[in-house]
Amino acid sequence: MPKSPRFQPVQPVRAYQRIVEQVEEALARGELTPGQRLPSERELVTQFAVSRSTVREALRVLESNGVVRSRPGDPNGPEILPFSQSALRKQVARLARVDELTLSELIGFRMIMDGAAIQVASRLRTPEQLDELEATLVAMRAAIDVDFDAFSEADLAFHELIARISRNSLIQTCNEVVRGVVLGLISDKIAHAPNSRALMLESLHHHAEVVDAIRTGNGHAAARIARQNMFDYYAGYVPDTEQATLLALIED
Amino acid sequence: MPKSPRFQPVQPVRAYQRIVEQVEEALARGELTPGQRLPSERELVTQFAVSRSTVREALRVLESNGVVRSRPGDPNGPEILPFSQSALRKQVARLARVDELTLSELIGFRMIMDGAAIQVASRLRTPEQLDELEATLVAMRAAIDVDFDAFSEADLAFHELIARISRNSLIQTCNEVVRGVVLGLISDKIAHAPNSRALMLESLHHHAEVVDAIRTGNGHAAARIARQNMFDYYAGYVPDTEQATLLALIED
DNA sequence: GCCGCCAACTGGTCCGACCAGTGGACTAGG
DNA sequence: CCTAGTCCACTGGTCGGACCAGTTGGCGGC
Repeated sequence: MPKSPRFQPVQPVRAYQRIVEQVEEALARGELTPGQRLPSERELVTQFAVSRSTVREALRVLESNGVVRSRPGDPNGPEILPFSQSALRKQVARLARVDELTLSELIGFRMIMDGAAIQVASRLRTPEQLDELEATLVAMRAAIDVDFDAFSEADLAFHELIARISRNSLIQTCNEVVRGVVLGLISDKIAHAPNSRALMLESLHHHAEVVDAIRTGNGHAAARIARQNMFDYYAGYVPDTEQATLLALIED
Repeated sequence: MPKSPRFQPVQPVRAYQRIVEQVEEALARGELTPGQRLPSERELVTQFAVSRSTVREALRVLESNGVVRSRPGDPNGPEILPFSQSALRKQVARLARVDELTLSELIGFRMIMDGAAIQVASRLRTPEQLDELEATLVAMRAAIDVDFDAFSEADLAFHELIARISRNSLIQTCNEVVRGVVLGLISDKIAHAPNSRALMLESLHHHAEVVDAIRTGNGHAAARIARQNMFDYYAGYVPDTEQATLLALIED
């Protein structure tokens, strides 16, 4: 039976889109690498044989996607940027903002991702990396005496290290993105909580437990502790009705 | 100790960015909802008191972010779109294209996400949802006799159902996005594999095992089977050196 | 040799114009 | 009265030219 040809719905392709595609393809083929410069807008006008408005619309799209950055007056032209999470984060943030995403979903996601990363890390970690983990604990302890932002940063370093040990940068990226969105939603409440310092100390304690479990190679326990930790840390901000779903993630 | 004020690096804000922000804020406040229309470009020119070029650059950014869609000649103006994964997928795809992301990382991510979703689903599923899962298995079996695309679609329906049962749309979105990227990378190879049909049958068998484990409420086993299934399905396309990392995800 | 000025760019914004296409109103026909 | 066809006001897409503020690198004065 010959397959009937699947016709694609034809939609007019705008000129600026073609420019965007050409640039992205050049990037995909490696002809453009981060740090390189694009020709100036007026030069692109002649190369693409379109008007400057069209070139600029294409550049705006590339810019909003985090591909390039234009600076006024820069004689070198727009710069090709290395990949950044910012665009990805923006998309997830919008997902959360449209309320298609609840806080409990975000936290549940982090419980899963972080737990899995810790489980893998406890298997793959080298002795040196274990030392690094211990060092981040010390840094977290010191940061508590500064302020919440400092602690938050130290906590981020811990999770980044975990993700790096687990050798999966996608986990790392997703964790950071979701973490950023969650903090954007409730960091104010946490920072101004009356027992802010106590919360940080408790969080530190949990992190130390996780490192202990990683040291003994008990990935299962480490993951469980990590999930429990995250639940305790955020549960107060999650409606009771949704807490049950999160609790389902801890038991195993 | 008074906190020293943290000055933000001041950077010029472009006019079109202000427009984008205003629209996104209106969206966040619920003043704009999907399906509604924006005023026409020329009307926006007067409302924002900028030139049409500026308005258009803002619209291009919004359009590339999947927020609105402009159609030539439409007297109703640009349309506010419901959220779509396409923009999110584009970002992840770019992440993969820049080769910051290897196939094994993508697959490892899916093993984690899908395993976790199945584990939660086995705890939260209702009898009706179990019936639905059985139904998707039947659909998958039927799709095998059509072609790989049909099977792929049925498989997608299965994972969508799992994610829905697990009550976390972020898992669902991430799964679909990453799944789409992975398929974009190797679907050709799979579809044209000589033993394509055998692969599909084996995959179906694994899915049935997962459903069995879900029926008995053994979430742990279900997750393990699911991860093993995904590993078997994709391992052939992953370099040997990276397979070890993936295997670490299966054992527990 | 160093330092400060200047001119040739850059990108950001504005204006006015033309085109092909859309869709609603309006009209001719039933 | 309702339907079907026409038409036109208006849409977005693209173009070209213009001005401005800012950056940069080289040139000239010290």
